[in-house]
Amino acid sequence: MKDQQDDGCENVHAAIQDTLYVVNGKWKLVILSILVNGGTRRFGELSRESGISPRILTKELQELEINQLVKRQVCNTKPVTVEYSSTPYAETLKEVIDAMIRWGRNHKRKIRGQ
Amino acid sequence: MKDQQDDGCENVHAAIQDTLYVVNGKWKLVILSILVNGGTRRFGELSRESGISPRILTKELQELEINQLVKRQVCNTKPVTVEYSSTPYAETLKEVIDAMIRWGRNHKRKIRGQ
DNA sequence: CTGTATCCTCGGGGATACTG
DNA sequence: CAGTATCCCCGAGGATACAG
Repeated sequence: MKDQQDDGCENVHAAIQDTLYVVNGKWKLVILSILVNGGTRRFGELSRESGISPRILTKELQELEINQLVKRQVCNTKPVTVEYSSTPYAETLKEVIDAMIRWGRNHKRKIRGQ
Repeated sequence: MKDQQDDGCENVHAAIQDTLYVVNGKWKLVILSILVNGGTRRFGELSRESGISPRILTKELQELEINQLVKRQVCNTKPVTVEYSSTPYAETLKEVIDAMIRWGRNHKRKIRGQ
Protein backbone atom coordinates (compact mmCIF):
# COMPACT_ATOMS: atom_id res chain seq x y z
CA MET A 1 0.00 0.00 0.00
CA LYS A 2 2.20 2.76 -1.13
CA ASP A 3 -0.54 4.55 -2.99
CA GLN A 4 -1.43 6.38 0.14
CA GLN A 5 1.60 8.45 0.90
CA ASP A 6 4.36 7.82 -1.54
CA ASP A 7 4.12 11.41 -2.64
CA GLY A 8 7.38 12.59 -1.31
CA CYS A 9 6.85 15.28 -3.85
CA GLU A 10 5.53 14.10 -7.16
CA ASN A 11 1.78 14.33 -7.28
CA VAL A 12 1.82 17.44 -5.18
CA HIS A 13 2.16 19.40 -8.40
CA ALA A 14 -0.66 17.46 -9.94
CA ALA A 15 -2.92 18.16 -6.98
CA ILE A 16 -2.25 21.88 -7.15
CA GLN A 17 -2.83 21.90 -10.87
CA ASP A 18 -6.05 19.96 -10.53
CA THR A 19 -7.34 22.59 -8.15
CA LEU A 20 -6.13 25.44 -10.33
CA TYR A 21 -7.83 23.84 -13.29
CA VAL A 22 -11.21 23.89 -11.59
CA VAL A 23 -10.98 27.40 -10.19
CA ASN A 24 -8.98 28.92 -13.04
CA GLY A 25 -9.13 32.54 -14.11
CA LYS A 26 -9.60 35.81 -12.30
CA TRP A 27 -13.16 35.30 -11.25
CA LYS A 28 -14.17 31.81 -10.12
CA LEU A 29 -12.81 32.12 -6.61
CA VAL A 30 -14.28 35.59 -6.28
CA ILE A 31 -17.69 34.30 -7.29
CA LEU A 32 -17.40 31.33 -4.98
CA SER A 33 -16.32 33.51 -2.08
CA ILE A 34 -19.48 35.54 -2.53
CA LEU A 35 -21.76 32.54 -2.72
CA VAL A 36 -20.07 30.44 -0.08
CA ASN A 37 -19.68 33.17 2.49
CA GLY A 38 -22.54 35.42 1.50
CA GLY A 39 -25.30 33.14 0.35
CA THR A 40 -27.59 33.06 -2.66
CA ARG A 41 -27.43 35.79 -5.28
CA ARG A 42 -29.24 36.72 -8.45
CA PHE A 43 -27.43 37.06 -11.75
CA GLY A 44 -27.55 40.84 -11.74
CA GLU A 45 -26.44 41.05 -8.13
CA LEU A 46 -23.40 38.96 -8.86
CA SER A 47 -22.60 41.06 -11.88
CA ARG A 48 -22.83 44.32 -9.97
CA GLU A 49 -21.08 43.14 -6.84
CA SER A 50 -18.18 41.62 -8.67
CA GLY A 51 -17.95 43.96 -11.62
CA ILE A 52 -17.94 41.06 -14.05
CA SER A 53 -19.56 41.67 -17.41
CA PRO A 54 -22.56 39.50 -18.32
CA ARG A 55 -20.78 37.48 -20.94
CA ILE A 56 -17.96 36.44 -18.68
CA LEU A 57 -20.19 35.91 -15.70
CA THR A 58 -22.39 33.52 -17.66
CA LYS A 59 -19.38 31.57 -18.79
CA GLU A 60 -17.84 31.35 -15.33
CA LEU A 61 -21.11 30.29 -13.75
CA GLN A 62 -21.63 27.59 -16.35
CA GLU A 63 -18.18 26.19 -15.73
CA LEU A 64 -18.74 26.27 -12.00
CA GLU A 65 -22.06 24.55 -12.46
CA ILE A 66 -20.45 21.81 -14.54
CA ASN A 67 -18.05 21.16 -11.70
CA GLN A 68 -20.99 21.09 -9.30
CA LEU A 69 -19.78 24.08 -7.36
CA VAL A 70 -22.84 26.26 -7.95
CA LYS A 71 -26.52 25.54 -8.32
CA ARG A 72 -28.68 27.43 -10.78
CA GLN A 73 -32.28 27.95 -9.82
CA VAL A 74 -34.82 29.53 -12.16
CA CYS A 75 -37.73 31.29 -10.49
CA ASN A 76 -41.24 31.72 -11.94
CA THR A 77 -41.42 35.46 -11.51
CA LYS A 78 -42.92 37.94 -13.94
CA PRO A 79 -39.65 38.87 -15.56
CA VAL A 80 -37.87 35.61 -14.94
CA THR A 81 -35.18 35.67 -12.27
CA VAL A 82 -32.39 33.25 -11.60
CA GLU A 83 -30.74 32.47 -8.32
CA TYR A 84 -27.26 31.10 -7.93
CA SER A 85 -26.04 29.43 -4.80
CA SER A 86 -23.10 27.37 -3.71
CA THR A 87 -23.44 23.61 -3.50
CA PRO A 88 -22.38 21.41 -0.60
CA TYR A 89 -19.35 20.45 -2.63
CA ALA A 90 -18.36 24.10 -2.89
CA GLU A 91 -18.25 24.17 0.88
CA THR A 92 -15.25 21.89 0.70
CA LEU A 93 -13.46 24.75 -1.03
CA LYS A 94 -14.11 27.04 1.90
CA GLU A 95 -10.80 26.09 3.40
CA VAL A 96 -9.00 27.32 0.28
CA ILE A 97 -11.12 30.43 -0.10
CA ASP A 98 -10.80 31.52 3.50
CA ALA A 99 -7.07 30.89 3.49
CA MET A 100 -6.76 33.15 0.47
CA ILE A 101 -8.91 35.84 2.03
CA ARG A 102 -6.81 35.80 5.16
CA TRP A 103 -3.57 35.88 3.23
CA GLY A 104 -4.73 38.68 0.96
CA ARG A 105 -5.67 40.84 3.89
CA ASN A 106 -2.46 40.16 5.69
CA HIS A 107 -0.50 40.84 2.54
CA LYS A 108 -2.15 44.19 2.00
CA ARG A 109 -1.29 45.21 5.53
CA LYS A 110 2.26 44.10 4.94
CA ILE A 111 2.91 45.99 1.72
CA ARG A 112 1.24 49.07 3.13
CA GLY A 113 3.52 49.02 6.15
CA GLN A 114 6.77 48.76 4.31
CA MET B 1 -13.87 49.29 16.10
CA LYS B 2 -15.60 48.23 13.00
CA ASP B 3 -12.41 47.84 10.99
CA GLN B 4 -12.12 44.36 12.25
CA GLN B 5 -15.19 42.73 10.87
CA ASP B 6 -17.29 45.17 8.95
CA ASP B 7 -16.69 43.13 5.85
CA GLY B 8 -20.16 41.85 5.47
CA CYS B 9 -18.93 41.13 2.02
CA GLU B 10 -17.13 43.95 0.26
CA ASN B 11 -13.38 43.67 0.70
CA VAL B 12 -13.60 39.92 0.58
CA HIS B 13 -13.35 40.16 -3.19
CA ALA B 14 -10.42 42.52 -2.92
CA ALA B 15 -8.60 40.16 -0.57
CA ILE B 16 -9.06 37.24 -2.92
CA GLN B 17 -7.93 39.29 -5.87
CA ASP B 18 -4.89 40.55 -4.01
CA THR B 19 -3.85 36.98 -3.38
CA LEU B 20 -4.58 35.94 -6.95
CA TYR B 21 -2.53 38.85 -8.18
CA VAL B 22 0.56 37.69 -6.31
CA VAL B 23 0.27 34.01 -7.21
CA ASN B 24 -1.20 34.47 -10.68
CA GLY B 25 -0.73 32.10 -13.56
CA LYS B 26 -0.38 28.37 -13.86
CA TRP B 27 2.96 28.02 -12.19
CA LYS B 28 3.62 30.18 -9.16
CA LEU B 29 1.76 28.01 -6.69
CA VAL B 30 3.32 24.91 -8.16
CA ILE B 31 6.80 26.36 -7.74
CA LEU B 32 6.01 27.51 -4.24
CA SER B 33 4.62 24.15 -3.27
CA ILE B 34 7.90 22.56 -4.31
CA LEU B 35 10.05 25.02 -2.42
CA VAL B 36 7.87 25.34 0.65
CA ASN B 37 7.23 21.66 1.12
CA GLY B 38 10.29 20.23 -0.54
CA GLY B 39 13.09 22.64 0.23
CA THR B 40 15.80 24.28 -1.83
CA ARG B 41 16.17 23.51 -5.53
CA ARG B 42 18.47 24.47 -8.33
CA PHE B 43 17.19 26.13 -11.47
CA GLY B 44 17.51 23.03 -13.58
CA GLU B 45 15.89 20.87 -10.95
CA LEU B 46 12.88 23.14 -10.81
CA SER B 47 12.65 23.16 -14.56
CA ARG B 48 12.73 19.39 -14.82
CA GLU B 49 10.48 18.68 -11.89
CA SER B 50 7.82 21.10 -12.95
CA GLY B 51 8.14 20.88 -16.70
CA ILE B 52 8.36 24.63 -17.03
CA SER B 53 10.50 25.95 -19.87
CA PRO B 54 13.49 28.11 -18.92
CA ARG B 55 12.05 31.36 -20.14
CA ILE B 56 8.87 31.04 -18.16
CA LEU B 57 10.59 29.68 -15.10
CA THR B 58 12.94 32.66 -14.99
CA LYS B 59 10.05 35.05 -15.25
CA GLU B 60 8.00 33.35 -12.56
CA LEU B 61 10.94 33.15 -10.19
CA GLN B 62 11.73 36.81 -10.68
CA GLU B 63 8.17 37.80 -9.92
CA LEU B 64 8.15 35.59 -6.85
CA GLU B 65 11.44 37.11 -5.76
CA ILE B 66 10.04 40.62 -6.14
CA ASN B 67 7.22 39.66 -3.81
CA GLN B 68 9.73 38.21 -1.39
CA LEU B 69 8.39 34.73 -1.70
CA VAL B 70 11.59 33.10 -2.95
CA LYS B 71 15.25 33.72 -2.29
CA ARG B 72 17.85 33.44 -5.04
CA GLN B 73 21.30 32.30 -4.02
CA VAL B 74 24.21 32.19 -6.44
CA CYS B 75 26.90 29.64 -5.66
CA ASN B 76 30.58 29.93 -6.59
CA THR B 77 30.84 26.60 -8.30
CA LYS B 78 32.81 25.79 -11.44
CA PRO B 79 29.89 26.17 -13.80
CA VAL B 80 27.90 28.61 -11.71
CA THR B 81 24.84 27.18 -9.98
CA VAL B 82 21.88 28.95 -8.46
CA GLU B 83 19.75 27.80 -5.59
CA TYR B 84 16.19 28.88 -5.02
CA SER B 85 14.45 28.55 -1.70
CA SER B 86 11.26 29.78 -0.11
CA THR B 87 11.39 32.74 2.24
CA PRO B 88 9.81 32.94 5.68
CA TYR B 89 7.10 35.03 4.11
CA ALA B 90 6.32 32.23 1.70
CA GLU B 91 5.64 30.04 4.70
CA THR B 92 2.59 32.17 5.38
CA LEU B 93 1.21 30.87 2.10
CA LYS B 94 1.53 27.30 3.27
CA GLU B 95 -2.01 27.39 4.53
CA VAL B 96 -3.26 28.23 1.04
CA ILE B 97 -0.96 25.79 -0.69
CA ASP B 98 -1.77 22.87 1.54
CA ALA B 99 -5.47 23.55 1.33
CA MET B 100 -5.22 23.42 -2.44
CA ILE B 101 -3.21 20.22 -2.38
CA ARG B 102 -5.76 18.58 -0.13
CA TRP B 103 -8.65 19.76 -2.22
CA GLY B 104 -7.03 18.71 -5.48
CA ARG B 105 -6.45 15.19 -4.18
CA ASN B 106 -9.92 14.90 -2.83
CA HIS B 107 -11.35 16.22 -6.05
CA LYS B 108 -9.48 13.70 -8.14
CA ARG B 109 -10.83 10.90 -5.99
CA LYS B 110 -14.30 12.32 -6.37
CA ILE B 111 -14.33 12.61 -10.14
CA ARG B 112 -12.77 9.22 -10.49
CA GLY B 113 -15.48 7.66 -8.40
CA GLN B 114 -18.42 9.07 -10.28
C1' DC C 1 24.42 25.24 -15.79
C1' DT C 2 21.59 29.36 -15.80
C1' DG C 3 19.57 32.05 -18.03
C1' DT C 4 18.13 35.56 -22.62
C1' DA C 5 16.47 36.51 -27.07
C1' DT C 6 13.02 35.75 -30.60
C1' DC C 7 9.12 34.38 -32.40
C1' DC C 8 4.44 32.76 -32.32
C1' DT C 9 -0.07 31.10 -30.92
C1' DC C 10 -4.15 30.93 -28.56
C1' DG C 11 -7.66 32.01 -25.67
C1' DG C 12 -9.02 34.65 -21.50
C1' DG C 13 -11.31 38.46 -20.82
C1' DG C 14 -13.36 43.13 -21.85
C1' DA C 15 -17.03 46.41 -24.41
C1' DT C 16 -21.14 46.92 -26.47
C1' DA C 17 -25.40 46.01 -28.38
C1' DC C 18 -29.07 43.08 -28.84
C1' DT C 19 -32.96 39.29 -27.59
C1' DG C 20 -36.74 36.61 -25.07
C1' DC D 1 -33.93 40.56 -15.83
C1' DA D 2 -30.88 37.13 -17.66
C1' DG D 3 -28.47 36.09 -20.79
C1' DT D 4 -26.25 35.91 -26.29
C1' DA D 5 -23.92 37.56 -30.16
C1' DT D 6 -19.96 40.01 -32.07
C1' DC D 7 -15.88 41.96 -32.15
C1' DC D 8 -11.40 42.82 -30.44
C1' DC D 9 -7.07 42.96 -27.95
C1' DC D 10 -3.43 41.88 -25.26
C1' DG D 11 -0.47 39.15 -22.81
C1' DA D 12 0.44 34.57 -20.71
C1' DG D 13 2.81 30.97 -21.95
C1' DG D 14 5.21 27.60 -25.17
C1' DA D 15 9.37 26.24 -28.57
C1' DT D 16 13.71 26.83 -29.93
C1' DA D 17 18.14 28.59 -30.29
C1' DC D 18 21.72 30.94 -28.39
C1' DA D 19 25.04 33.18 -24.68
C1' DG D 20 28.09 33.72 -20.51
